[in-house]
Amino acid sequence: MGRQPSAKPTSFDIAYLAGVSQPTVSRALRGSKSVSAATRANIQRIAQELNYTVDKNASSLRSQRTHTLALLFFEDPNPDESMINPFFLSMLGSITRECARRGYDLLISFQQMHNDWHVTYQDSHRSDGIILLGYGDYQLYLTKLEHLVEMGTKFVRWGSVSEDGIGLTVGSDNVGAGEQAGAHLVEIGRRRIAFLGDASDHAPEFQDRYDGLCRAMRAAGLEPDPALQRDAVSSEDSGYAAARSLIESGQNFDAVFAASDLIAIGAMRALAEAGLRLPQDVAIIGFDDIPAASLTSPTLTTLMQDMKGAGALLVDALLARIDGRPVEQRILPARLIRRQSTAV
Amino acid sequence: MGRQPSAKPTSFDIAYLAGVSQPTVSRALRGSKSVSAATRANIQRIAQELNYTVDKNASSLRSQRTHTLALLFFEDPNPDESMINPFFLSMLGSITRECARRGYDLLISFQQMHNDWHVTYQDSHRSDGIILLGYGDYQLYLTKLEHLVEMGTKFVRWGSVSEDGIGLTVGSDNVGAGEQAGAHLVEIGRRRIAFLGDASDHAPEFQDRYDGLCRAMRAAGLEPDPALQRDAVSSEDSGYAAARSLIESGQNFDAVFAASDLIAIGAMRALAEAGLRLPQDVAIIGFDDIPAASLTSPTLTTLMQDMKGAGALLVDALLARIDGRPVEQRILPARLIRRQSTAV
DNA sequence: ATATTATGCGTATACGTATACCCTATGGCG
DNA sequence: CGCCATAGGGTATACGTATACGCATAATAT
Repeated sequence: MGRQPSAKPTSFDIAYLAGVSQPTVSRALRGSKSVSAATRANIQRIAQELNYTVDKNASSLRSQRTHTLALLFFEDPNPDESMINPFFLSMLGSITRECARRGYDLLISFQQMHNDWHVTYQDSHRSDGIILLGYGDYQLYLTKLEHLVEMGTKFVRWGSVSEDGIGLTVGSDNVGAGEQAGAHLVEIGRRRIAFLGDASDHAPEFQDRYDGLCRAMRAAGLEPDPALQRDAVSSEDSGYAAARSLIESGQNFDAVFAASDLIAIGAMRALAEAGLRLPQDVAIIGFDDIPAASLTSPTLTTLMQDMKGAGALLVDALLARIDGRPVEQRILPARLIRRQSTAV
Repeated sequence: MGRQPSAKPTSFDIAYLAGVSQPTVSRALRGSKSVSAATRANIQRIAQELNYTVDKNASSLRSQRTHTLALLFFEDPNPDESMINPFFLSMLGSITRECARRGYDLLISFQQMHNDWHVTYQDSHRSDGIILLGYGDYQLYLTKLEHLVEMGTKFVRWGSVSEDGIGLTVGSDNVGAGEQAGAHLVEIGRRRIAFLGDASDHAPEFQDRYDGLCRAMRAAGLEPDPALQRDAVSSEDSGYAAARSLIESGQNFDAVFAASDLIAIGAMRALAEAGLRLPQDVAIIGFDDIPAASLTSPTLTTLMQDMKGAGALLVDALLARIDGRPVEQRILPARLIRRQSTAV
C-alpha cells in the first residue's frame, strides 16, 4: 500500500516541502542568482533526498533546448552491413564521455547514404545539434548538408578541414600525416610508393593524405607515379582488390601507403598471397591505428589520430556553435606509430 | 522577410490547414480509428508537405512514453579507459538498427561501476526501458539491479541466462559453447586444457563457459585440473598476466580455452614469448570472434556469438516487457569458428 | 527623510501534444 | 416514430518546467 515507490517527485513536491513556489525551485536548481544561498541550499538538500531529477521532456519543451546531441553515422551502402568502421567506434567512446561530462545526452543514428532525407531532418528536431561522421561518398551528402544549413540546424562534421566546405569541420591534419608517412618511407629508402585509397574529391580526407604523400616525395626529389595509385574505400575487401590490381598491373613498387588500416590489412593479405615479403620487398603504412593494427603479421606501421581529442573537439565546437559563440576550425595532429611493417 | 524556414510547424498549423481541430490531427497521425479515412489522408498529406514531425518532448510529456531506449555500458574501472570492449561495440550496431526499425530512439550511456547510482536512475526517467551490457563484476551491480526492480523500471540485460537472477536476461548458450570448445580440443587430441577467465560467481558468463569445458572433458573421460584455471577479466593485459602465471607455475598443459578473444590475444603473446609453438605445443581457443581474431598469428579459433540476433532479441524482449506482454528467457546458440590456432 | 535601485520571490502563462469527456448527426431497431 | 448505439470529431485540460513580469522588502543614494 502507500504510494508507488516510482512516483516521480516534481518540482511542486520540492516547492511544497521547502515552503516556496515551484518557479523558485526551478530557479534554484538551474543556478539562477536571484535566489538566496540559504533557499538554494535547502532546495538542493530536499531534491537530493527525494531523488528528484528534472523531467527532461518538460524542461526541453519549455526551454526549447533538448540538452541532447545526435550522432549520425553515414555509411556506404555496404554488403556486410553489420560491420562498423572500428575507427568511428573508438571515437564513439570519446564523444559519449565528452557529452556526459557536459550534461548532454547522446542520441545515436545509423544511416545508409541512400536513405531518405527525413531521418536526418527528424534528428535535427530531437537534438540541439548534430555530429556527422562518415567516410562515405562525400558528394552524395553535400546536398543534405546544404539542407541542414538552410534550415539553420547546428552541426559539426568530421572530415577534411582543408576544403572549406559547408558548415563547420573538425579533422586530423591529413596532409601533414601523409607527409609523415611519405617522409618515413623515403627515409627507409623506398622510392616507388603506391597509394591505396580514393584520390578524388569523393573522399577529401583520402585525397589530402595522398597530397601529403606527394609533397613528401617531391621534397625528397622523387616524382609520384600516378600509375601507382589505386582507388579503394575503407574496407578490407576493397584494400585486397586494390592491391591485387596493383600487383597484376606489373608495376614496380617497394612501398604502400594505405589510406586506412582496413585497406592496409586487406592489401597485406594480397601482397602475402603474391609471395611478396613484408617489409623487405614492400613496406606498408596504414592509417587510424585500429586495435587490429598491432596484431597483424608483421605488425602495421600506421598514423594514429587523436581520437580522444577529436571527440572533445567535436563536442566543444558543436556546443559553441549552438550557444552562438565564435568557433575556429581546428586541426588535430596525427602521430606516426612505427611497427614491423616498415622496420628494415 | 518572411518567416524563418526553420519555424517548426505544429499540429495546430496542420489543423488550421485541414480545417479540423488540433486533437483530430493528433488522432489522425497516431492512427486512432475514430477519424475518417478521408480526413486522415488529408491530414497526412498536409503534414508531409509541411515536413511536420511530432514534437517528441511534448508528446513524451503528455503520454509519459518516451519512445526511447537507453543503452547502459557497465565497465570495469579500467586504467586504459578509452578502450571499449569490441564485442559490445559490434552489438551496439545491431541494437541501434533494431531500435530504428521499431521507431525507437537509442540513448547511450557509459558508466563506470563505481559511479553513483543516480546516473542509472536518471536514465530510467529519460527512456521507457534500459538495456544493460557489462562484462564487469557481477556482484557489484546486483544491488543496482534490485533498485531498478524496486522502482518498477523495465530493463533487460545481457549475460548468463542459467542463473535465474534479477530481471530478464538474454544471452548466449555459454555452457553449450564451452562444451563445443572442449569437445573440439579433445577431438584434436588435447588432454590438459587450461582455462583463462574468472570462474567465480563474479562473472557468471565465464563460469558457464568453464562449466561447459569441464562437462566436455568429463564426457571424454578426462578430469579437469583446477590448477590449470587462472582468473582473468576481459582485457589483453589480463590475459597476458594469466598466461604468464600459468607458464611460471610449471604446470603442464597442451591447450588453452580463453573466456574472451581479448584474453586469448594477450595469452598468445605470453605463450609466444615463452617460446611455445602455437598450435603445436599449445592449441588455443577464444570467445567472441572479434575482428582481430582473424588477424592474429596464428589466426584464432573462437566461438562466435550471434550478435545480430542478440541485438534483436534484447530489443524485442525489452519492448515486450514495456508493453506488459509476457516474455520468455531466450538463449542464443554460439558457433565454433575453426582457425589456425587449433589446426593440427 | 525621500527617491532609487537591487534582492528575493510569487503569479501567471507558454511550450506542443494526448486524452477524457461531451456533443451531434446518422442509421438500425423494435 | 421514438430509442439507443455508433461514428466522427470538438472542448477542455493535463503533462512538468521555465520565464516574463510584478511586487514587496531591504539597501543605498541624495
